[in-house]
Amino acid sequence: MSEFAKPTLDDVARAAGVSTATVSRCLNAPDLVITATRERVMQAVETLGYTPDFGGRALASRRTNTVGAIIPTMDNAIFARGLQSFQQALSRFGKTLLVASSGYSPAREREQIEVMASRGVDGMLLIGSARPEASVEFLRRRGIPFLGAWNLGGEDGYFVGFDNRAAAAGLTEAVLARGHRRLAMIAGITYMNDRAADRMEGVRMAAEQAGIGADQLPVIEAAYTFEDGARAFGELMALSPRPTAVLCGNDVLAVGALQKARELGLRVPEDVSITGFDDIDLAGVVDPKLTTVRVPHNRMGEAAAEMLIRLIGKQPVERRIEIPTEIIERGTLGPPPADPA
Amino acid sequence: MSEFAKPTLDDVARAAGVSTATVSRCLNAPDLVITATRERVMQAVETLGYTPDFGGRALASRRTNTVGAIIPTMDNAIFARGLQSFQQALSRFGKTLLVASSGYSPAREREQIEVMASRGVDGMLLIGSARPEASVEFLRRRGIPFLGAWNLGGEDGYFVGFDNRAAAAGLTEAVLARGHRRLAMIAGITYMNDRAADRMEGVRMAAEQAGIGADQLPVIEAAYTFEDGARAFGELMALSPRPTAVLCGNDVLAVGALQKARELGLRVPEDVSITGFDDIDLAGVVDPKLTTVRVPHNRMGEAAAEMLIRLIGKQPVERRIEIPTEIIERGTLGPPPADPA
DNA sequence: AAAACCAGTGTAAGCGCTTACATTGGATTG
DNA sequence: CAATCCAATGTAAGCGCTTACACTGGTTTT
Repeated sequence: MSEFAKPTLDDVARAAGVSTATVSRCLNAPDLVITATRERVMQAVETLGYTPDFGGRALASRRTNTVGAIIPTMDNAIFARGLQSFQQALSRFGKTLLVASSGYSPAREREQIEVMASRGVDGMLLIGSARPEASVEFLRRRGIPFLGAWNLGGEDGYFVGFDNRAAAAGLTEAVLARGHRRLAMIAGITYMNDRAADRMEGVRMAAEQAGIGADQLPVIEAAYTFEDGARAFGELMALSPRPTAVLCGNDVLAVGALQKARELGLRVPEDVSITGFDDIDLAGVVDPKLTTVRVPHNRMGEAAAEMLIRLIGKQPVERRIEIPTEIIERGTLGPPPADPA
Repeated sequence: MSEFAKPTLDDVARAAGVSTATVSRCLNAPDLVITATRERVMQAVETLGYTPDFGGRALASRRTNTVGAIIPTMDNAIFARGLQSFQQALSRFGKTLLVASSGYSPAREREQIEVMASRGVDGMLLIGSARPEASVEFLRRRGIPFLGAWNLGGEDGYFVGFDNRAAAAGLTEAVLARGHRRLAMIAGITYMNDRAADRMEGVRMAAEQAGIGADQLPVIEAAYTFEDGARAFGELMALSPRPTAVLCGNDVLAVGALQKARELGLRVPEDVSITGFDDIDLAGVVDPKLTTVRVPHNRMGEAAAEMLIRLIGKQPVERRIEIPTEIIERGTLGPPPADPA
């Protein structure tokens, strides 16, 4: 072995005076090797500065100890936070995280699924359950375990997430309890996004329950920026009669709405109430603070990691793990104005 | 090949009636193969649903097309945003991103460097330049190309980032230009964090230039949370004479300070001016909006990806790429109070 | 027209590791 | 004490791919 060549298993075996099989066992199943031998081998590993070659190992063992995650974008606090916890938990299990983003596009997600698959990931984290059947079928055929996170999915598959519908319904009930009757919603884009769709449905359900039909509940779908939220809010405020409470599909939209309200000279919550969803940092920083739903993204990331590890290890797993959410009432929710405009 | 066995190069070769070498070439260097043959091969690839095995490929080619990034945490908008762009750019080059986090700990970073190395990453993205020499030495020995991002580093190595010092100095000058003389700073933790250290130094330099010595410039180091920023701000406001402008090492600290100011009944900017750094979303959402330094994290992520790709390809590369920053003056900076308390 | 060249393809030798199976020799059993 | 067992280790066959080198037959050069 030249000075710069990376040492191989063979080098270690020779140095320790054992076979390569024994060295391999020392590294992968130490109990199979008697202590004296193991120490000798480990000593050799140490002095040579040996680290196993990934390619060789992957090829021979058909495992990569790599897990893939495909999220819409890291540029969104909720995914970034969840992913951070996911990665940390994974690393405790000796797994490494491969990250890709779909930009909310099912086609791009599909591509990335194939990339991950061809990289031999042991398992995969996806977001939600809304995706073409073909993508799911592909993973099944390949025998790659995967789970959906951030919501609770449908009939089959594994999930760890929140009951977005119930949480949205709960928040809506809190709004109704303040006496609001003229609600409106700024939803996230619901196409191929079950989180956004569920939240919308939750709001609708709770409204219906209170005798407010879908026709009396204006809903605008808006993309994921302050500007989109602001624009949608502007449109809603132009309605007549004007809604007294605007439920937003996430905090970003809500903050956009809040800014627009200020711009329009509307006081929050005196003239109009606004709610968000997610409880990202932003929610506690705006003035007044956002009434929202707290979603423990980091706990979810951890739970997802544990579930995936079990799935990979073919250990028994619950089909779905629900992470509880919590309604956080803060400044942007108040009673409706006595004399609405 | 049984129905469920994954097809191999051999299967494709047989189906197309060519050798494995030709199939391999079709996939890796298509120009070497005549069109007719290539089409036949691609057809076989298609019908068999072949995807190359990662382990085999990595073992044979000694390349993984994988790039590692070790950042302090994704749970920080600036890194999340940078990483998102980095990943997207990488994926355009057919590289996949392996992510790990160090939690701002050099020891943990070192561990992760070894994990990445043993996974055979083709190159690596690290943050900044402040790290034990041993970590750098390790990468050198292994021949793994790497670069530091988010700052411009020291004597050697490759960097793509910002001149944190100059930007901080520039912002300080803007504050001084408003007439402030009693400055204070809430810096990030500077230990093993060159970004924080540079920003602090920039403020000190500009102050010195204006005849304000280090002894007249109180500095508190605070960790990365609103609370830490708020606490530090509280301490600074208890000083006498009270500073009229507080420069913060990042926007998160600045927002914490802003909240504390409100709590203390101090008006911003009438009673005290506050500045941030980074221009994250938060900065434009608080009231008043934060005067800060805009740092185009996404451009940086892209530039970093391009640089790393060149480094991996052994193409000529500039040693350092500086991404320009921009001072954004908004509501939290005003002239000092006429009659400071 | 022989020589030289070259584009297109095939042959086959590994890359570094894991693991099924074989071997060994001491401990246990009948 | 022979037969059996078993823990510890070795042997060696791949895992699926890339690539240096060899080969072939047409095209260009001299």
